[in-house]
Amino acid sequence: MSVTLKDIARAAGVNASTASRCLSGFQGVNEGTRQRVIQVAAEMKYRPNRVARGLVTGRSHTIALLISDIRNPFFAELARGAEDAANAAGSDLILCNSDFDAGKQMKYLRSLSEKRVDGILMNSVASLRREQLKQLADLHLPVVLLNKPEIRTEFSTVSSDNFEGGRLAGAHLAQLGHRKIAHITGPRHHGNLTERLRGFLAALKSARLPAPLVLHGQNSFSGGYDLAHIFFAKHPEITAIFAGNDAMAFGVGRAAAELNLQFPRDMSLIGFDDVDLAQVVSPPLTSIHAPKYEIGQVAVETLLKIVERGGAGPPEQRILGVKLVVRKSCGPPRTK
Amino acid sequence: MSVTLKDIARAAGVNASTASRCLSGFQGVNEGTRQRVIQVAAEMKYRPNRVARGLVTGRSHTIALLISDIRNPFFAELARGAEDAANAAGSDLILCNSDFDAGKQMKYLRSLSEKRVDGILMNSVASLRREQLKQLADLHLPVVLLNKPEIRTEFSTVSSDNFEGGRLAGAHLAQLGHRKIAHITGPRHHGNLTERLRGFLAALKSARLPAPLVLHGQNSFSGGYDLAHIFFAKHPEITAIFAGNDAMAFGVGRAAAELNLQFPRDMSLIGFDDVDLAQVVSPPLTSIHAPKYEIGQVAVETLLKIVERGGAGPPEQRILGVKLVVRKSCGPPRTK
DNA sequence: CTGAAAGCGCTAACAG
DNA sequence: CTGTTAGCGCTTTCAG
Repeated sequence: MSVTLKDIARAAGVNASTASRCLSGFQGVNEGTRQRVIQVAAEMKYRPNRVARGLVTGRSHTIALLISDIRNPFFAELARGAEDAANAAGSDLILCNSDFDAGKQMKYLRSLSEKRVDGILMNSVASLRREQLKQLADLHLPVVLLNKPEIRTEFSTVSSDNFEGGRLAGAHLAQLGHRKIAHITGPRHHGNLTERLRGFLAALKSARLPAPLVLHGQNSFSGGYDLAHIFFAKHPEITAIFAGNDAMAFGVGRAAAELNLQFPRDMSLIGFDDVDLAQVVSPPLTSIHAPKYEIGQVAVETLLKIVERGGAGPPEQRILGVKLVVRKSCGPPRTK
Repeated sequence: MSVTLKDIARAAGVNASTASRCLSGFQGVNEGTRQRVIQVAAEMKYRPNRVARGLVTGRSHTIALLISDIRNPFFAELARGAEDAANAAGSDLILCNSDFDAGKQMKYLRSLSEKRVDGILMNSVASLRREQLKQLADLHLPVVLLNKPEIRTEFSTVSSDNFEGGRLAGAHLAQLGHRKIAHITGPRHHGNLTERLRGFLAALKSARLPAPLVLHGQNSFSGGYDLAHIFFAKHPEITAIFAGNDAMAFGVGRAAAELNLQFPRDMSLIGFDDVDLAQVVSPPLTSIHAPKYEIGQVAVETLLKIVERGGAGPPEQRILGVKLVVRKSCGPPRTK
């Protein structure tokens, strides 16, 4: 088939192991033979077989990113950060979409572990039950979580400061003078979203405002759209909305447009994540900026560090800062 | 380390090769021993080492997707289709972002081939020079291109019907009564975009309209934004714009908003790709729907087929249909 | 139907 | 500094 190490060793008149030394590491090798071997390898278009190497070294230099859906711009951005960091460290990134389906997730996990990936980045642990969490631990794979699960785990995590983000959103709305506020968010027990809600509640409380109306649904465009429609009808008193993420906010925007409601004239809207599109829609969406790219980046760095030290060591919790990005979708409450 | 085939063979009282047969294929094996081996494997939490298997079978059951940037929603959607298809076929997908950088691309290609991926899906071949194309062929890796390069190649391709899409856009604008039309697009020699342009020109010609104003720039949001600004200033006579892709169209939209121009009152705008956001922006963008998900899906199916037959066989060209999606950004030309 | 043997392509002691 | 010897964990003839 293709040319192997042995072939080039023979051609260069050395033993396979010497050839290996010349091409891989920088061990004590005679500079002359080294040059020769390298040249021969180039001439013969030698392509080292990494899987053979992996078999003996036990490292595949491949990590996996297991997320719910890459089409979610949040994850696309995160994935890019992860891929860049992986690439910089000489690793490849396997992409897996779980759709939050625990079964699919476990299937991926098993398959990835059989492929001996060096480690796994995953977000969708939220849906895992205790027993599955145990199975995950049984895989003995370095894992970094991309969100803080509600259940306490022994995994390292990298996430944005969701609590602070929620707080910022609440404070902003409060400062603009809103009192009747709604928060639409995803399913309960979604780690990130619950934190956002908690921060939000804290902010309203410290501003001595009444508790907001909280609605749970799908944390997606259509989820936001649906929730908006039902509550526009039922709660006309509301003057401001904090959406659990930008996708939901866009859904609200769409529903509002259908009702001829305008932001910020008729209502204020603030999102979370600060996805690219937030600046493109009109009016540009005020949002809490989450460091998506950096989460991906830091997560693989953390993961690779764990891999280096053989999976040992205490889990590390990294929380990356968020900030409020004021655009055009929020204003003072409508007068009537 | 972890439990190996040999371990479970010993525990089940058979030879490793028999154990292998029981667990992998469906060779002629005694049903009794088979059950036993499988059970022992389960009890001992045996996780077959796929890289060892790969070393002997020569298949890694891993393919790579090499695109310019996963943050581009077009590719995110395509990637999802690819991942779903790969997963369904029992393969994993490695994600690589090249940023259209030919050097980065070749580096990935080399690295992927050393990892013995089964094949590669790539879009960014546009920027490859002849010599690099040859290097790519030298890798002897099954490749499926996600766009039709201008240079004739021996690779299989899967792409949307760009010519027809351009034609549909042109016909739509012509039918609405526009005569002074502009087309803003990406760099010359970008396979997909040139096809769109060609189809567009053909449509205008067959409607006996004058040739449009064609502007080249970056095929991105900011590219569209920049081009729009320069031509709003220089060509006030234009009443309709066909953007080479939705991202550029959004850029145009943003520039227009800054000038207080409204679609479709002051100008008509049509995009290409029909990205998710097209329905979210306001007004919702009329666009040519490209089957992004399907391209990814069909591409891996094609790739896997090539892999099956050992890389032999003639290249296959698949062109997937597009359609016009009329929304709210186009109307008749302004009267004055 | 199952065992023995050989080897995929590479690295890693261990001598020399 | 370099060759020899063993495997990594699995599949695959080839006998039996």
